[in-house]
Amino acid sequence: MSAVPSKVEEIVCTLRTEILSGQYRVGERLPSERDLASRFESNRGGIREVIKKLEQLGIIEVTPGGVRVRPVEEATLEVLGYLLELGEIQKPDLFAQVLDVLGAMFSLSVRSAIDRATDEDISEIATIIEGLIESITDDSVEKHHELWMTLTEKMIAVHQNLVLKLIGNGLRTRFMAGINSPDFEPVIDQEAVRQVLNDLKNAVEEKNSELAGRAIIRHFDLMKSGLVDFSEQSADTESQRRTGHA
Amino acid sequence: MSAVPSKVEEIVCTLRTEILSGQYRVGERLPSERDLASRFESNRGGIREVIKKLEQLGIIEVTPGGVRVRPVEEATLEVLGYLLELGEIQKPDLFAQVLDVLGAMFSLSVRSAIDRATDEDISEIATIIEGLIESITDDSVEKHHELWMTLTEKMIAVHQNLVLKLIGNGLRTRFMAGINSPDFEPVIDQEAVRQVLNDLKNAVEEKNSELAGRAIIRHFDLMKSGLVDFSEQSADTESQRRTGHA
DNA sequence: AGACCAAAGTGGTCTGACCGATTTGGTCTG
DNA sequence: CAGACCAAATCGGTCAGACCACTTTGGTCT
Repeated sequence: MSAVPSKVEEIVCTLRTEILSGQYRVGERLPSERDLASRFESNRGGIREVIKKLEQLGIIEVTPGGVRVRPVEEATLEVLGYLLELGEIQKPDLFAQVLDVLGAMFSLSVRSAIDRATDEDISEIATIIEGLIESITDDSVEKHHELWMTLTEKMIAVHQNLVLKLIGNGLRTRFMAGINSPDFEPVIDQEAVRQVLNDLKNAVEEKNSELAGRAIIRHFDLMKSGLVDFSEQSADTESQRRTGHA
Repeated sequence: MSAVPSKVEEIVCTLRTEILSGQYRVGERLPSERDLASRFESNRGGIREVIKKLEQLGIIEVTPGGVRVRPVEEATLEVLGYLLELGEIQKPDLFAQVLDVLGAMFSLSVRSAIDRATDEDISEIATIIEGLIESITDDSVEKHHELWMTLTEKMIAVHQNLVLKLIGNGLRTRFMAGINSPDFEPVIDQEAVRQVLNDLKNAVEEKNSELAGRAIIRHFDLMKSGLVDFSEQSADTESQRRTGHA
């Protein structure tokens, strides 16, 4: 991706945000190509390129007669990242839903990897998990996330499930970008996480895919419970902001 | 979607198939916009619209200097359906991978639904599962699939997990189209399927989400084992075709 | 209220132009 | 013969304008 977004990309971003934030109702027509060209001081050809990208995302439907907005539930997985980026106006509980799905995905991933792993693979995976445990001790969030990415890539290299990879493309990168933001600090019981990771490591070394899968689920459940606490905190903070208190 | 595909859509389909079937190597440049316009007897503006759609799919990267092919592993989930449609040239074991992921998704879906369902929801879900069991007795594949769609929609209506919905958009519709094709006849132990569905129904009625989740996994494992048998059969058939035998 | 119809407006497709960035191929040098 | 250099060719990005078939809109009539 080029460093400087093209004019078409900038317009894509603006319209996508407008659509996903609900500025247009489902079924409503977007302004015409000529109107959009005028608004963005662009040309009809460029606007048509923009519309093709939004159509491919699944959030609009193009027909002679006009371009209409489709329900976000019928879009592609790619819109998820953009929804998450909308921050405060995101759908209720979207993060929790992402965590549920991530947990199921990782659980399947670790089970598939263990079922196909060589002893060398097992050793490598266990080493990465040890690093995760250490990063809790070192209180290094950045390293923790880095190692989750490494673990993800290692497991995919072992089981080579393309479907998991493709779902991960639309899920993990945007989501990890979200949880890496400085505003996101869920309250998580670090000791419980350490215990779960230890259980995961043991299950991996014993080549027990069922136990490993369960440990992953427990891990994501912990993140979810921390998210609930975090949402309540941020809801409080938001309420304070509205009443003008620090 | 209009009944008659536009010229742009036809070109999108042709180039997407060429790219996904490996006609271009990763990193290789596509023919230029002007060359493609000439090949398809079209115009550069239309070709640029085509390229924007392929870019949004994640299978090409557009920069000044040329359009290059990206690895399919880095694409969006949407390409999965097109890969499945490629039939014989599909990636080895792709169907099995889809089934693994579908199983995990459905398992999470049924667990999430049970955890949030009212008694009325539970009753409706159980009724749908009873219909699934009956469709095995009636040997009605079409009704069976129809009811799976109904069950899917009902569970989504209950748990309202947007992420599952979006993944399902890119996974289920194309996949179901695939398994509805007359060429696809996996050998499945119908009695075992009936038993699993019965267990699922009981788990639903008892509001036991763990058991229900396991029943779903067992169901998809059965489909997977049937797929393996089917792949071996179709591999044999393919071998016979190549040697010129009926 | 419903039918009808002309006008206006929509997207689909096309031609041609210009510009900045990248690639290509030839030439020269060590 | 490899590497550097550079001009030409080619690439994608953006633009203006035209024409056509289809859809929407608004006025008129019954």
